[in-house]
Amino acid sequence: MRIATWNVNSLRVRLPQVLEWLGRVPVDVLAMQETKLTDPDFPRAEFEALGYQVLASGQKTYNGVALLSRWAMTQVLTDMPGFADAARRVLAASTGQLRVINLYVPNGQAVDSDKYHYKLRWLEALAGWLRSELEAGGRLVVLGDFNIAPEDRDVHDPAAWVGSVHVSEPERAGFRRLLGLGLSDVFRRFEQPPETFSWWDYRMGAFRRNLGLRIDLVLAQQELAAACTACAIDRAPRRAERPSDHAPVIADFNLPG
DNA sequence: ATGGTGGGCAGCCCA
Repeated sequence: MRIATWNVNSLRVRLPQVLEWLGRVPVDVLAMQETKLTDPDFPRAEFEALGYQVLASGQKTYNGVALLSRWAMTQVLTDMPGFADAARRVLAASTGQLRVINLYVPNGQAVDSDKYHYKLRWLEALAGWLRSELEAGGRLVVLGDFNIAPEDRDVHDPAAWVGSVHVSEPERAGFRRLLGLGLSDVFRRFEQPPETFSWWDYRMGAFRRNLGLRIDLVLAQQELAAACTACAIDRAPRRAERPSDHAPVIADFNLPG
């Protein structure tokens, strides 16, 4: 089975590209972030026509997450238990043989800003929630836009970025805590070309110069991670006219019937 | 050089 994550940065603008991409890359499950649509405005019928079940948790202007799946989705959560947040950043569902958690982690804006401290609190709440999800057992995959580059090799110019938001030590510690719960960053289970990123700033020709970060991630519970057969970032959509600033990340799993 | 570009909704907020 194939699962993917893609920060589409406005599904209203990107819908034709997402539909075209699903035609070329027929994933079983797609987690999207930054849909920027309320649920009544979500283009449900367009995805249903491709054979997907649809879940959306959105809001006007900002944030918004959605899940597409070939299979029914149950046990749906749209918030982290015990963490009240008006921002629509979380969507969890059980589908196929998986428990899927789609995340749009706060950006953090700048180190020591209010938004940065909100990001750190958010990550702390996430660790508590994921601990309980892992204790429940089952094949857990946690994927989305983490807005954290886990290691220096996930950064085009680590020296220029040192201490900045997305790479600061408190953010990375928050991320490592998730791995410590028993999750694996499946991209790193495979040999990858160096300088493989998932996000490039719109400015300064960053994509053309490959000045990017790897911040879109697929984490899997250990047993599920062992069944991962491939993980790759598809840069093709980033080359399109009016692209998202993020590329999709695709992971394949070999699951028993 | 503290800029630049893009999305959304109305002169800024956010990424």
